[in-house]
Parts: sequence; structure tokens; C-alpha cells
Amino acid sequence: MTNATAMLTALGDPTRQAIFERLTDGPLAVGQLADVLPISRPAVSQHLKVLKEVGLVTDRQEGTRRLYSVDPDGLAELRAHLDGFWARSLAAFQQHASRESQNDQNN
Amino acid sequence: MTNATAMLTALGDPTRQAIFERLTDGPLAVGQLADVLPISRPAVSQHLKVLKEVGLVTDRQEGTRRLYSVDPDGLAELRAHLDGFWARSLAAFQQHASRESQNDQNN
DNA sequence: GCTTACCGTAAGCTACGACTTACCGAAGGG
DNA sequence: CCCTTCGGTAAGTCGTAGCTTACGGTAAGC
Repeated sequence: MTNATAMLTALGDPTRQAIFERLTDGPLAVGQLADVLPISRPAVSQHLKVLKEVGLVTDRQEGTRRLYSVDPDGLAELRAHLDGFWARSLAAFQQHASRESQNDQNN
Repeated sequence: MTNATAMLTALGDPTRQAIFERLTDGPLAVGQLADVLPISRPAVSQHLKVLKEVGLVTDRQEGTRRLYSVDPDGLAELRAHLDGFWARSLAAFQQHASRESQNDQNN
């Protein structure tokens, strides 16, 4: 399992999607996320741990609070992986289309 | 839940990731996927159903077999959503950086 | 028309993942 | 120094997602 696939698995949970999407608007503390989301603060911590392990977010201490931000490098890696999907599927589609036109010529 | 987030949730399962990745190399029948993957054929069918519901794959009848392909439009939609994440996180990062330099001037 | 290949769906089981509450540690403020 | 705020971790519960086997249904081949 590559890192990008691990990122996709991490973002598979809707709650983690919501957390990550909030963080794209700027850094947030754990409590701030818990105030907005319909889950408890420990639950938010657990989700943030998963997102951090796959490299999608970063955390830094800010006094007594802990601010989480999206990791641009991680997000870039995920986008690159999706771009790979895109390139290959496009190539496969064009190959299929060319085979189709080949068949049309034969008919 | 937007369609793009539903796609992310669908791709959250590693088996579905494997299925989708295989399909990026070209259309495949259900049995062909089941031969390669370490799960039974009905399990593959169930995964394909999920991927189809969110618009990530398409199916067409080919005689007695059923060929599944990646849906370029669906993949494009997912990429666009990721690009939104990227744009917003970049803007937030730059805003944070500008605030930092502001603070540096004040110190 | 019978058989074979191929596939979707139903029913049921099991494991895991997403919560909760409870507890503890670290950092600041009075 | 307390005390309060803030957050990570442990333990335990519960729902559900993913898998299997079993069955039925359609298209092609002889």
C-alpha cells in the first residue's frame, strides 16, 4: 500500500473529510473542530491522528492549544496519484477508441 | 454530502482502490477482476456497484460478460474537488505567511 | 431445449472502525 | 502553587461494511 492509497483510505471516512476540509480554510485547534463537528473532542483527536499518520495534516504547539493544518506536500502527493489515474485512464480510453475506429474500417 | 465526497468515501476501501486502479489500464469483466483479486466474484460485483453508484465507473454488456470501465467524467469531478482543496489550502497558507511577516516587522 | 459461462442479489456472519466516557499530563493565569 | 484550559490515550460498546455461500437469471454454443 503506497502512501497515496493510505491517504485515500484515511479520507474515506466522511468525518475525516469534514475535518480536512475545515483545515483547508486555515489552521484550527482540536477544540475548535470539536465545537463545530457533531462528535466529541477525543473522537476529533483520533481522526487527526489518522490524518497525521498518512501525512495529510501537520500539528504544532501553540501555548496550551495544538493547531492542525493541512500538509501541502501530502495533498500534492495525493493529487499526483489522482493525476496518474487520469493519465492512464485517458490512454486506455484512446487506445480503445482507436481499436473501435479500426473495427469501423473493417466493417 | 456532495458527489465528490461520496467518491472519496467509495475509494476509501483498499479493495475498491485496487479494482479502480486495474480499470484505469482498460475495461475489464467482473470475472477477470475476481481472478486477479483475492476475493470472490460476488464481492467484486458489490464493490463495482458502489463505484458505479458514485459515478466512478461505467458498465456495458458485451455478450454474456459485463465490462466495467472508469468514467472519465467522474474522475474529473474528483480531481476538481481535490483541486479545490489545494487552492483553498494554498490561499490559507499564504495568508498565514503574510501574517507571519507582519509579526516579524512588528518585532 | 440443455448446458455452460457469466453475473447480480439475498441472507448471514464476523471483524473492525467510529464513537463514548473516564483518566491523566502539560501549559498558563491568577 | 492551585486551578483551569486544552488535548492525547485507554477501555469498552455498538453499528456497519466487507466477505462468504447459495440461489436465480440471462446470453451464447452445440
